[in-house]
Parts: sequence; structure tokens; C-alpha cells
Amino acid sequence: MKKNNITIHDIARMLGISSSTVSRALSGNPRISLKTREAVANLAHEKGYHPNVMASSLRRGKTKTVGLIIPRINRHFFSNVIGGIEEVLNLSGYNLMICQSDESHEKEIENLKTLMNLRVDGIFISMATGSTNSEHLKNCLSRGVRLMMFDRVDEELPVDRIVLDDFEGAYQTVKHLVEQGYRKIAHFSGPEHINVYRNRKRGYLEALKDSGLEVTSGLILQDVLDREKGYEACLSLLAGKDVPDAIFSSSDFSALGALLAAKKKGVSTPGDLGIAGFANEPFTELFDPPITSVDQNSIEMGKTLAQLFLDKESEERVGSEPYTIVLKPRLLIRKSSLRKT
Amino acid sequence: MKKNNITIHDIARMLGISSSTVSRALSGNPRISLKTREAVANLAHEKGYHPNVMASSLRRGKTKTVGLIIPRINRHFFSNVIGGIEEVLNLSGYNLMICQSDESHEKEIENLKTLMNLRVDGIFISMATGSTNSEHLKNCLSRGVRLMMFDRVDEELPVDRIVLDDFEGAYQTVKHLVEQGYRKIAHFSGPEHINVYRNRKRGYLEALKDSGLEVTSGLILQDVLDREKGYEACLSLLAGKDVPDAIFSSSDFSALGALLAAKKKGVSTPGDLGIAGFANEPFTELFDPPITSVDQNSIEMGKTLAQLFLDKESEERVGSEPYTIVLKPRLLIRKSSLRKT
DNA sequence: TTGTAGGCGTTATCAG
DNA sequence: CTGATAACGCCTACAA
Repeated sequence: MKKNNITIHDIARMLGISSSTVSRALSGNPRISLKTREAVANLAHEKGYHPNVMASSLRRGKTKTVGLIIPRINRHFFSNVIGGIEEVLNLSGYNLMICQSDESHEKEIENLKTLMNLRVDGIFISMATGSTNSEHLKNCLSRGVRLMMFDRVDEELPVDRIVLDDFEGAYQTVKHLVEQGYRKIAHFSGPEHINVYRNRKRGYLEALKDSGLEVTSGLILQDVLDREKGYEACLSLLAGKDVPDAIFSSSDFSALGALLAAKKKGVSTPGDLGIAGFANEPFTELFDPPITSVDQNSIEMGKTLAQLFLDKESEERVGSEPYTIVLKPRLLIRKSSLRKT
Repeated sequence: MKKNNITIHDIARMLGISSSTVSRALSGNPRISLKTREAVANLAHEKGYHPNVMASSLRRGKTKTVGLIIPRINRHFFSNVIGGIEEVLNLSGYNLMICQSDESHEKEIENLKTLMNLRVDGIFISMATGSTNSEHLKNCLSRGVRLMMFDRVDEELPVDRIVLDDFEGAYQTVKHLVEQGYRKIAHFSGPEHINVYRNRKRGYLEALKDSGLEVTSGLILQDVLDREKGYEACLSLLAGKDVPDAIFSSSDFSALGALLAAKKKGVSTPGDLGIAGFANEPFTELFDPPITSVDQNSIEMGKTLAQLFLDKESEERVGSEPYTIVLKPRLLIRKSSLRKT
């Protein structure tokens, strides 16, 4: 940005009025005569006036910007959340500053610092897998930052939370597998310290229990979240002594890996091995067979997050109780888990 | 963000020195005694001092922020570009403000306005399909904004540009199809006003010509960029009078649609219908058969963009000639186009 | 090596 | 209805 940026003082000078009048006119203050307001608006438009957001933020102590920290933007879930947030936020003139933690604790701390320096009005975060503690978040809170968490949250922190009912999503999925006649259902899980994986596993266990099925520890595999791991895990399951007849994965990526591994081994899906994933990544419905998955209501999550932020922001309800909003998942049954017809 | 933000004045008062000394100490100015510098650094750390970026930007006329306007963040290509940009930019302490135009001209204008108000130091943009003219960009330029374009660029504007050699990518792909024995090659294209689609089509035409093949206008379909359109287009081609034996698509999504349509119709790929796409979306290598595609060197593009920006920024080479950097594509030959063995 | 003073562009307060 | 003035937090001549 070069120099010649026009300011309210320039406009004031040209119009022979004071800069405070210009400022008021620009903000639509009704105490300024219509004539003046129009004159200012016209000249501002003509000269291409762009208000200096920094000056205004500095003066008002509000940036009208919200920071977002997520592991990765190229996950279907997160890019949808972003869409939802922006849809609501932009209507109120807020901007969104997106930061990727890349699943790293250090980057997450870095992002947090950046956003604090920027003096954003609020920070939305979904934690990195690398973050096994929340010291950095507590730090923020003690500074009075308006922090809100979603999806991967710390369930202890006194902050607003928007989460999916992961337990329910998992429970329904496993129940569905059981209904389809699967009896030895394996589970791919993620790090124990992350609520979503913990809850999905709980749902899995509960569904097995309610179905009168035994839990086989060898069928529960930790940290199987990407395609490669899913592929390997499936191969080893198929070669092991406890061969499952279905897999419920906490991740669509590892579910896909499993599907590919099964195909490779000539194990048919859904006939010999039922498969279900989680997150409703776009590719799940395109494969042959299409993969059963759980939709996370991502756009809605983004909207809810932003709306709650705006509500609290306008109400000045500073010390109000933190909310926890739980959204419902939606099981999408596709061919990969349909054995009966 | 509540209030109690500590400032350099607070630190100055506590230490019994002046705020300018604190400012200098914080910026590592060697003219401040080591003792003072350490004292300041310690207290700042202890009290959790966070510099107010807006105040400093306002004062210096630099925000250390770059704006990015892209059609969609959830495209493999764009999220990789973002990764590349951030990798380079963050090292130099710059932030990236990401805006999605959603392929809409109006949103693009809106984004531009936002970024100008924010006084970002530079704007990187890849144009929306909805933008059929560049008036808004000229506007920016006349204001002295450092604008840089990539991928979908306006080839007339006097700005730095990083592009892929789309012509070459298309040419190689079609040549490859010809080598595989395909003779009636159809093409899915995008809007004519977008350079990348224009150039890909040129590459397609040139390759046909150089191979002594005729151009059949009925085999060139416009605006076939998403899965649905690709599906429909393929069906109509297969049902038409000029049935192609291969399709070169400007988009992986429509290539996928074509593959699914062919499968549906019992037309085998690559046997009866060779298929190649463009962009190397992750799903292309996962399908059965894996889809031949062209890698766009996206991370490199992001890095190059950011590096060029930084270079020019540091050299203060304000009026220097605009660069156009052309990156090489990489043809990834997969089963969908391999007929010979 | 450190302090003083002024200003970046806005807005809020207080006067008129 | 409008103007003067101060302040937001920081940086940087210029002085000492």
C-alpha cells in the first residue's frame, strides 16, 4: 500500500467542515444534517475514501475481527465450518482471520499469540491433536479473551462450546451395523485425549454392550486416522486371529484405507466386511461401494458458533455462564454397510 | 478482549524509564543498554505484554499482513497454495488474511474492499469465474495497492503474476492420449474469459493438430467443470453421433463425473474410453481406475508468490517491471488413460 | 544511552 | 447541528 490514502481530514478540508462532522456523517449519525451527510457520502465515494480500520479499532478497542484456529483448512468439516461462520459473521460486518495449527501444539500457541496481538474480538478454536494440555488456552482466558471452542474441545475449561454428539453418532452407526448382521465389529480410534475420539469410542462400546456383543480388545485400534494407517490396520486385522466382519472408523480417511485394503485382499464390502466412517467427506459417497458415514452438521456448527458469539457480544453479557451446545449428527447409510436388502 | 491490556507505558512506569526506551528495548535496538533491554524483556514476559499490532501498524503504515482472495478454500489446489504462502510469509513475520470469493464477482469486490480497509501490505488474488472484467482490480492498482495475481489471472494488467503453464500441461496430456492410441478425444472446458481454461483448450487443440488429428467441434464442451456436469456431458457424448474414445477434462471433478457416467453405461475405462483430468485432486489417485491428471505445482506456486512479494517489499522496488513467472506442470499418468501395456 | 514530543486516523466527550 | 480537543498504543526524529 503506497501512501496517498485519503482520510476524513482530507474530506473535511475539501468540504470546509471539521473532521468530526465527517466522521459522524460517515457513520450515519442522525444529528448531522441530511445535506451534510450526503455531501460527505458523495465526496467520500468520489475520492474513493476507505476508512482506516486500524485507526478506528485502536480508538474503539474493538477490531470487528474474529480469529479462527483449526488444524487444517482442507478438511471438508473445517471448510464447511468456516463457511458457516463467515455467513453469519460477515452480515454483521465482522471479518475472520483463519489460522492453521497443522495439528501442532507449537503452531497453535503461535496462532494464539498472533491473534492476541491483533486484538481480535474473539477466538474460535478446535484443538490440534498435538495439544495434550490447555495451558495456553487458560492463559488466554485469564487475559480476558473471549474464547470459544468447537468440535475438539477441552471439556473442563469455562468457555462456550459447540460440539457434535459424537457418542450418539457412533452409537447409531454401530447399532446399524449390528442390525445388518455384523457381529465382530472393529473400531479405528484417535488419540484418547481428544474428546471426539473418546466419545465415538464410548458410543461404539455402549452400542456393543446394548447389543449383547462382546468387546474384543484386539479389534480396537488406536491412532488410525489417515488412509495409510487405515490400510495397514485393515490388512493386519484381516491377517490376525480375530478377523472382524465390520469396521467402524472414527475417520473417513482410515475407513477408505480399510476399503482399499479389503479390495486388495479380495475381501468384499459390504458382503464380507462392512465399513463405516465418520465426517461425511465428499469422497465417501463416490466410491464403489459408497461409504457409510456420519455427517457432522458442520455448516450449522459454524453458524451456531458465530451467532452465539454475536449474541453475547451485543448483550455485553460478560460474565454469563458458558454455554455448551450439542448438535445432532446424521447417519448416512450407504452401500458399504448394507448387507441385507 | 476485555480491557486490562498492558502497554509499553505500563512497563515504562514500572521500570521508571520512558516508554520510548521500552519501545526501543523491545525491538532489540542495540543503542539501549543490555541491562535495560533484559529488564524490559523480563518484565514484558512476566506481565504477558502483547504489542498492539494496530497501534504499531497505524504508526508505521505497514500492517505486516497480506490479503488472499481465492474462489474456494476447499479446493486441493488452493489450500496447497495457502500452505505454500504461509510457509514463506510466516517466517518473515507476516500474516495472511484469507477471503473466499465463492466464484462471485460481488463477493470479490467486497473482499477487496475489506482488505483495502485493513490496509494490508499486499493482495494476492486468483479470480472468481464470476469476474468477467477487472475494473475492480484496476481500481486497486490506481490506489497503489501491491496486487499480485496467480493461476486465474488477467493477462493484461500490469501486475506480478505466477501462473502454471496450462498450455503445456494440456498439450502433454493430449499427446499422451494420442500415444495410447486414442483418436477421438473430447474436451471439457471452462469459461472462455478465464486464462487457465483458454490455455488448456489451446494446448488441446495444438496437440491434436500436431498429431494430425481433426478437431470435431461437437467434442468440445464448454462449462463442464463439476461432477454433475461431467456426468451429464459424458452421457450425452456417449449417446451422440460423435462418440469419443477419450476425454481430456480441464477439471478433475468433471473427469470424475465422466468416469462415473461411463461406468454406469458399461463403457470401460481405459479400454473404451480414456479419461484424463486436471489439478491432481487427491481423489484422482484413489478411484478405480485411478485418474490421470496434471499436477499444478501448487505449493511451489504459493511459495513463489510469497517470496516474490517479500523480495519486492524489501527492495522497495516500487516501480519495477511486473514479473510473470511460469511454473511447469507435471503430467501424472494413471490407469484411466493407459490402454497399451 | 535515554528522554521528549508529535503524530498515524478515528472517535468520544464536551462545548457551543 | 457542528467544532475543538484529547486519546487509543506505538514509533521515531530530535535533543540531551
